[in-house]
Amino acid sequence: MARKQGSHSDITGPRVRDAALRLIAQHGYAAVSMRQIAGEVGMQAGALYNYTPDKQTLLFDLMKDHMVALLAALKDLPSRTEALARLEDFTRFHIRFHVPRPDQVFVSYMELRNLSPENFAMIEAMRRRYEDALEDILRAGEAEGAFDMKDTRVTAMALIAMLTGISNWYRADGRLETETIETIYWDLVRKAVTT
Amino acid sequence: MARKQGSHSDITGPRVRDAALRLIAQHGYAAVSMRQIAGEVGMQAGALYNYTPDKQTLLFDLMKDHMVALLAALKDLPSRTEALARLEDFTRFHIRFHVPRPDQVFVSYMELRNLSPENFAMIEAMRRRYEDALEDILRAGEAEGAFDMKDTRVTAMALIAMLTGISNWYRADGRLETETIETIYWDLVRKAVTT
DNA sequence: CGTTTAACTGAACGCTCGTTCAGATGCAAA
DNA sequence: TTTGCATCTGAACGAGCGTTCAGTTAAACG
Repeated sequence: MARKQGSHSDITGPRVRDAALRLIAQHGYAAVSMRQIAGEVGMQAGALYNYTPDKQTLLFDLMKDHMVALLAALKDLPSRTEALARLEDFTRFHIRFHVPRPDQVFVSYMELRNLSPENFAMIEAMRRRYEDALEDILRAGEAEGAFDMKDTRVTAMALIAMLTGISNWYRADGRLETETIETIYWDLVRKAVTT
Repeated sequence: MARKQGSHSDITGPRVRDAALRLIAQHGYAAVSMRQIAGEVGMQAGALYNYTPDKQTLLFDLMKDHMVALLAALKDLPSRTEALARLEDFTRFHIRFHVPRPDQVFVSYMELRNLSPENFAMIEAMRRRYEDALEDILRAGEAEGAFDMKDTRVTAMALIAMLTGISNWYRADGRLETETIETIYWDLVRKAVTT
């Protein structure tokens, strides 16, 4: 029964990754079996190995793609000059990027433990670059005299944790629009760091 | 070889829970086997069932005890009258309680998915009580005219996420003392919500 | 000192796991 | 129409899983 109509590698590959992402976000990497993922796509477990060398690499690729997309999108942000404007851009960008991707956020922040040491190091390095981008803005604001905080590094971590925490309570059918959430959080961020 | 010297239920019970907590925090609930936990304590897997009816209950008890201890400690906070003072007490309390318990924080925030529906509901209800305590303070501050924010519920969630995020980067042998961390975060919290 | 019993061992239960692979299948090229 | 090959099936591999339980051990009790 192999090679049904319209069942090609170009289509099955993404379907495998989508199913893996959703299942891992829901139940966790260790709790999801290759058979479950295959079943979600409508195939046998063995066929998954046409699309990934092993389960670990499947997880790593999901997390890597998320981080690559995040850093690429960040790079495309129009870089304004004033630190306050840059911070607002960063804040709104973070929310706009993460809110529509709850599964990626879940996996990227909860499955770090299940990465092999080498894979963990690569993901961690990308996360670090993202954190550094925020810290740069905070330092620039301090130099301008527009911002004032006790510790730029810790403040960067604090702000990212606050923003990413949205995924803990946000529901697409909830009472708040993304735009409203941006306004609420930008208000908090701005007040927290400005002089 | 059963019943070695000094090996009684009063001692083994806590050792089982300590081992389970550390291992689950490190590798995740689904990735840790009963045999691993038993091995850490120096016994066979079957003997664990003298101390827990099953693996799920072991996880639930770890999370329940953490939340019970958190809510009990919160209750013992001397309740001052001014909202600003209450918010400072809450902020410093949260940090002081969570920083020395990184494993409990990890487990309580990452293993919610692995709780049975009934157990999840119980933990979630306790978390809700904690969040409500903070929201009460924010509302009181608004009524006083001392605080100003767009949405008290969302702000409460944002602040808790920010504070709990400390566990993502804090290391006991790092450059910062708990007292210093309290100062940094209280500065952020206060500025974010005051008028 | 003999008996009881809490605490534990070690083996077993049925099941699921990640992964491999020979063989089946059907589209595309020749 | 025949051939080649990408794709998938279905079975199998050894290993480990949570849990149960009859039997062993040694501390505590009468």
